[in-house]
Amino acid sequence: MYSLAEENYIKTIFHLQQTNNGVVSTNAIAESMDTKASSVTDMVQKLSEKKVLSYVKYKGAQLTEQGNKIATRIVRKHRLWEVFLVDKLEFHWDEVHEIAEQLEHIHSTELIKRLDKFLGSPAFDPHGDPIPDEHGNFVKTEKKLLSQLHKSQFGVCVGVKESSTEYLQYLDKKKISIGTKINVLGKEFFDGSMVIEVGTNQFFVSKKIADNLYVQTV
Amino acid sequence: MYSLAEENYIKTIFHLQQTNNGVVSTNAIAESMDTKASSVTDMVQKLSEKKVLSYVKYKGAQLTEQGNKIATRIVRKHRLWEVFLVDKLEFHWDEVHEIAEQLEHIHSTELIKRLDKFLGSPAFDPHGDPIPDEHGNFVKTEKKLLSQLHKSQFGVCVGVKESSTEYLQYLDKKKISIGTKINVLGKEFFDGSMVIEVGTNQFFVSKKIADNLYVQTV
DNA sequence: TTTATTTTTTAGCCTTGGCTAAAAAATAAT
DNA sequence: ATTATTTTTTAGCCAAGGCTAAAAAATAAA
Repeated sequence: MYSLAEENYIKTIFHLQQTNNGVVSTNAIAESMDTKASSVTDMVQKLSEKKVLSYVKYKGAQLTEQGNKIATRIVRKHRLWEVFLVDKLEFHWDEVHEIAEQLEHIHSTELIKRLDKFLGSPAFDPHGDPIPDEHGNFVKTEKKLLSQLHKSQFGVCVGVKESSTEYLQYLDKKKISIGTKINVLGKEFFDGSMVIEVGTNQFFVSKKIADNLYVQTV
Repeated sequence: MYSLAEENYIKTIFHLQQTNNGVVSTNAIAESMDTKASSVTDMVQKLSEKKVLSYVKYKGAQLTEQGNKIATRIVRKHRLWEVFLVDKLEFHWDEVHEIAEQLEHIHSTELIKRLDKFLGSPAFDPHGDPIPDEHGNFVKTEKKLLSQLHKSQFGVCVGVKESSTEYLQYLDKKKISIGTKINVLGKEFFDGSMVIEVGTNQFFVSKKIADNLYVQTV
């Protein structure tokens, strides 16, 4: 069993590995966790002894197989709880992170098994991030512009590129906000315009509109 | 904000006060928490400085108004989560304590407000214990024998007095187990026999049967 | 290739919460 | 009213995690 502090380090290193792919520096960890590099060194050495990660002095840390397993379990819990909070308790997508940050440390495999079933085994959390399955497998997602999607692909809105009032009002009118799933039903090669589906609504968007919306895709 | 350790002390002292009513000894706390009396003395002195409880050396501790408020909030969370685990995740009543013990420390008033609503603002947890409302008020319950109830009272099964195989098999057949709600529809003065309702089932029980079943009542 | 600069580690200290052993109070027994 | 026993507290120590300041590597610059 790992302590709260250990779990948080493992989780942070896991996430930093996704982008910085490979080895993670103590400084990067310290910045991400809002702590001091010296504290990180201590913990990383401890986790190295526990075989959760491999660590070379002055080089950086990298999760082992075991470390990755622990990390994905925590991520799975975090994202399942986020689904619960949004789908069942009707929280808004942007209010759930802090609470899920606490819930992710509840220890009980049976609980997660049942929670998953109760939620209908969702594949994505409310932010469009994939939920690892019980074996730790999950699809890789990428952040793209809506305009980069092809016909019959889908993405989950994660942000805007340019945020003029007019554009945000347009999105509001079309009921597009962070977490909204968008299906691309068709795409016109000539001008890059698209027909998309939002909820049960289907409508046309110009390339200019699709060029300013970031979506998370599988 | 109180630490995990502090919350556990407050909760334990609260529960010990219910029975030992009034002042609680450091030894009693130590035994209940499976720790040493010397550790309890330290913590109790710390909580006394924080005005969570009043403490007189060699005498014992007693929660203040503030301490009681903190305690009932934790109890409320614990019992709401138990309802969630049993009603929604289909855990059995006796599997939920350990998990609820963790969940009760999640900090978010909004979460509890919404969880309560989601569960339909239950008044009792799966063990028949009352759930404090958002102001900390809750009905006092008492453990009685089923035979002590009167007509149109109800109780929640919390245990048996004598546990012969025959008796347990009888209860099993009648679908009575810990957590089962029992309504007393009628009571015969002559022999103490009763007509009770279990789920949608109504049937007759002799005094001998009613004399061996413990129920929690309001 | 030295010298600067940045990054990382080490050393030493702090707080929380726990433990043991010894001292002190309270309670029980003679 | 003493003595014995139990309960409670104090004193001193330990591990986990964190921090600061100084030392040591690594990297960049001259």
